[in-house]
This record gives sequence, C-alpha cells and structure tokens, in this order.
Amino acid sequence: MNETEAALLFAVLSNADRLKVIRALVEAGPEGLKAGDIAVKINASPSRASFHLTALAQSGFVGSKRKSRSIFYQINFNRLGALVSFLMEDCCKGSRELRDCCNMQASDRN
Amino acid sequence: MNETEAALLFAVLSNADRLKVIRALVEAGPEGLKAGDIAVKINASPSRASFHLTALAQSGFVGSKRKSRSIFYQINFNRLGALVSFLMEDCCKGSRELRDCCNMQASDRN
DNA sequence: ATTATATTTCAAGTACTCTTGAAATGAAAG
DNA sequence: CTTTCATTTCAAGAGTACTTGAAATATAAT
Repeated sequence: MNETEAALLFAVLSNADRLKVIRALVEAGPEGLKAGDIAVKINASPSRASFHLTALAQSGFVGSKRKSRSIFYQINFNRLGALVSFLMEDCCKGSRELRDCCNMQASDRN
Repeated sequence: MNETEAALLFAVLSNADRLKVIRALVEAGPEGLKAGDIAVKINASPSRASFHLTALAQSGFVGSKRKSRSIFYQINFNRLGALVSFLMEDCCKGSRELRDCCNMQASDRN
C-alpha cells in the first residue's frame, strides 16, 4: 500500500455515517446486516445508506451478499487491518511510542 | 471521540501529501523539520506544503514551533494513537480479529 | 401477470477541498 | 531602515463529495 492508496481508504473513513455503518457491522458479527436495517440503524434514507455502503464496498471495507430480496453487508477486518498497518508500521515505522498510545504491542517479537 | 470528530481526523489523513508529511516527520524524530524542508521532501510548493501543514496542525497530528526564521513541525503520536484507538477499540470493539490483521496485541491483558 | 418489497441509480443542487501564483507577514542581517 | 529569507495568506478556478427525492431494477408473493 502506498500513500495514494491509503489516502483513498482514509477518505472512505472520513464520514460519520460510514463509521456508524462500520460500528453496526462489527456489532452484527459475521452474518452482517441487511441494507435496510443499516439505513435505520444509522438514521439515513435508503438511498443515502446505499451511497455510503457502495463506498465501503468498493474500497473493500465491507463485503456484500444477496439473500433473497435483501442484501447483507459484512465487515472486512482484513482491509481495516491493512490500512491501520500502513499507518502504524509503514508510515510511522512501527514507532513504539505510537503503539504505546494505542495500548498495543507488536505480536511478532524479534 | 465520536464518529464526527473521528471523521474529521480521517479526512486529514485522506491526502497523499499529508501522509508523506507524517512519514517525513516520523523519520525526523522529536526535533521535527522546517516547513521549507518538508516542502522539498514531499515535492510541493511552499504554499501547498503550508496548506497541508496547517490542516495537520489544526487537527493536532503535528505540533509547530518557531525557531528564528524557520518554523519546525513535529509529529504528535498521541493524536494518531487516539484516532487508531477510536477505530480499533471503540468502533471495532477491540476486535481480536482486527488486532490479528495488524499483528498487534492488547498490552493490558485482563 | 400484477403487486409488494428491498435496494440501487440518477440528476440536480450545494458545499467543500485542493492547487496555483501573487501578495502579505514575520524575523533576522547588513 | 532596507533587504533578504522563510512562511503564510488570499482569491480564483477546477474538481470532488454529499444530500435529496424520484425513477429504475431485482426478487418474491398473490
């Protein structure tokens, strides 16, 4: 991941509605949530929710699967993790100080 | 930190020039770098660099201190850490799966 | 086939962000 | 106090993002 790609992903996270979607999908677990239920949960119109879900899906932060009439969206931790790793490990060179600020440790000790 | 505040901070990270600034300031260490040197390093005009440095400073990702004619900017890991913590601990509820994707562990085991 | 449900797509309007180059500010040196 | 150096501010223009409501699509039920 380079700066340009990371910047595009951060742009997707730079919206309160989309962060609420992420929170809701994390709560929901692996099954995910129907688009309509997400819209209700984040208090947005169907078209507005769809707009944000499209952004999240295109960037890979969420996946989607149709089940009958509904479309279920699920969180994709891999993509989130890749972006966080870019920021912490690459951009900030694995700074110990930054990890301390997050109450985190590297799990691969060398 | 709530979704709205986090979204504003992610917006600041959603620009390749600003990510390059962060990378340069992490490399530079606690002394930081002069505005002019940052402009050269990220390959931007002085006014363009200043525009991005202002965004980074206003959001708290960097600090600044005048020294004679130059202004030195320094990285602020606290602010970065707070945003990463919001995303991982709050928004994603400290998801083990997400931490694994970042090769990270919580440092406070309960 | 018709109707109902779930979701997306589209177009228009508004607002924000970024870039550029010129002008303004601040600080030091001659 | 004039000049030089470092940086910021400003205004204009181009591009991008978001919201809204209406229309279109897809699936299932009657």
